[in-house]
Amino acid sequence: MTNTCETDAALSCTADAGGPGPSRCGHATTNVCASCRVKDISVCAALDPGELTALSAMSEKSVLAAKETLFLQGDVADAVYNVTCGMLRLYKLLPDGRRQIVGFLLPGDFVGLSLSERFGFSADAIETVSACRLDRATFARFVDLKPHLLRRLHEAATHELTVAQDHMVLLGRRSAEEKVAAFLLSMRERLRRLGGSSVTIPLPMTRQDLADHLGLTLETVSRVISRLARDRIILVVPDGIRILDLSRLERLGAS
Amino acid sequence: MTNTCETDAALSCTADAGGPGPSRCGHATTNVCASCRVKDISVCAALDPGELTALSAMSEKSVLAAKETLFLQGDVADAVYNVTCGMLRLYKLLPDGRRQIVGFLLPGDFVGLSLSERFGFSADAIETVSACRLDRATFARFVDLKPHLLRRLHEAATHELTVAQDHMVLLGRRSAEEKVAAFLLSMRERLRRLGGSSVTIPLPMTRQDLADHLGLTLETVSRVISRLARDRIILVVPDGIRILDLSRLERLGAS
DNA sequence: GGTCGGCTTTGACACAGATCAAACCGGCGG
DNA sequence: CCGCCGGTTTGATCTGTGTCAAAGCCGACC
Repeated sequence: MTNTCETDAALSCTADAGGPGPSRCGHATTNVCASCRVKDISVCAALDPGELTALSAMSEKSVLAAKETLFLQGDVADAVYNVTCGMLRLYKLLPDGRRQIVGFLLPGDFVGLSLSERFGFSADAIETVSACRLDRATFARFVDLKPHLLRRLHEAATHELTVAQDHMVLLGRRSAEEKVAAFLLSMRERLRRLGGSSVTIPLPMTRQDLADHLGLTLETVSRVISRLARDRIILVVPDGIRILDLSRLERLGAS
Repeated sequence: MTNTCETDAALSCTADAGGPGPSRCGHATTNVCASCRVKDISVCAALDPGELTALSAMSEKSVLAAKETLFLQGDVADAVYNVTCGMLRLYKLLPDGRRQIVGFLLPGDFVGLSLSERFGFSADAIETVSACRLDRATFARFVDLKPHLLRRLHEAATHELTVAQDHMVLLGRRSAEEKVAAFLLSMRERLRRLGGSSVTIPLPMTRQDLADHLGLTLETVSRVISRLARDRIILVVPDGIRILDLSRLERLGAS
């Protein structure tokens, strides 16, 4: 199967249309990104090989350095992106600069599927990121021909909505400690699905990013993490956190 | 045009498929519900009359008294509902009883469009509500035949997602006063689109409901409302709030 | 008309988390 | 090797909002 979307050998897309999710990383360790193999058109696992090839053929690879922005809130949404490597933050700003990170994007995730005129949030790279860019008009034309693809898009949007609603509960009704615990658990779950480790959670984002995602300040995030570490529930390692006592963490983050 | 979905003459659905949104109330005053005419299959304004008739024909009217529940989180999602009259709250509960109201449903709104196995939240009536119930399997079969309907569903989901993200900013990064102001403005906007008044906002929900929506306590909500009233920005009227100084309210709720 | 119950308002006080400030740490360039 | 810089940790203090408590309001029902 041909695949126009690749940066280097380690990242080349295997494009096996078999599994229900993204293909698993062969040897993921602390960092998802490092040579993690993720199909470039991941969400479209329901596609048959021909369709996948067609979609791949119209995608165009781009690489972003850390802190580079993919798009800004209000930009004309003329493209759809699929992350293949690295992590991005999606955020909204208030006029006075307060920021809410509405989500983090991991390999396999899509942005811009909403098919709306403009992006409702900004996106930028936390670390080096590679992503496939699909021209919006081309993508829309392709989708129009495939009702079941539209159905999958709808499922994806629906899933995002559920995630967003869970996050509302977190933001509106949970304590700082619960927020951090729940976040770690949800990140663990997402990474596991990507085939990553289930005990070590890479956290390429800063404490400020975490704070802006959880509705806290960076100091509070730091203090909570310190406390969890002191209580031997987690262990802080360079660029990440290792879960020592999963059941106690789950008790804190229970939903 | 026939229409099987009605409770009484005042509520009979006019089902004009012309406009982009729900049909406007002829004489809406303080309360949206009172004899407000809303098409029963509102979101489907893009449908042609034949399709609308077909959808109406498979819908079944139900009326809920205040506090009755439409469905609970986790229930098998075997139906899609369209509200024709009254207000509902959609909420999620934490194991210890803390509640987050993820949204309020107004006439014209749909629930259950996610096409997922189970409901992700509970829904119950704040006041007397009437709604059209569409069997899920029937609805799904109908949607399968109409790709452009699926497209509209996707648009609806996308819009809900945007609303959810805006609410995350509110919950995570705004003060109590800003939360209340922003809520009043957003409710005003929704009611205006339904053809309601732009100065008097009916609030059939309790202070506790407001608090659980905004991530506050009922006392704080009450205090903020009292302060806004003391400052002549709003006027508290029975079952609602009248906006006295829109520009000052907008300054507080600015996003 | 009385009173009962649910909801709201208001006050006094407590506390989780914010703010302010300083020290710390580790990687990188010179 | 040193010093800088961005990010993190930790401490001291402040404050917005939560908690607790009591009184007020109003409609429903006896």
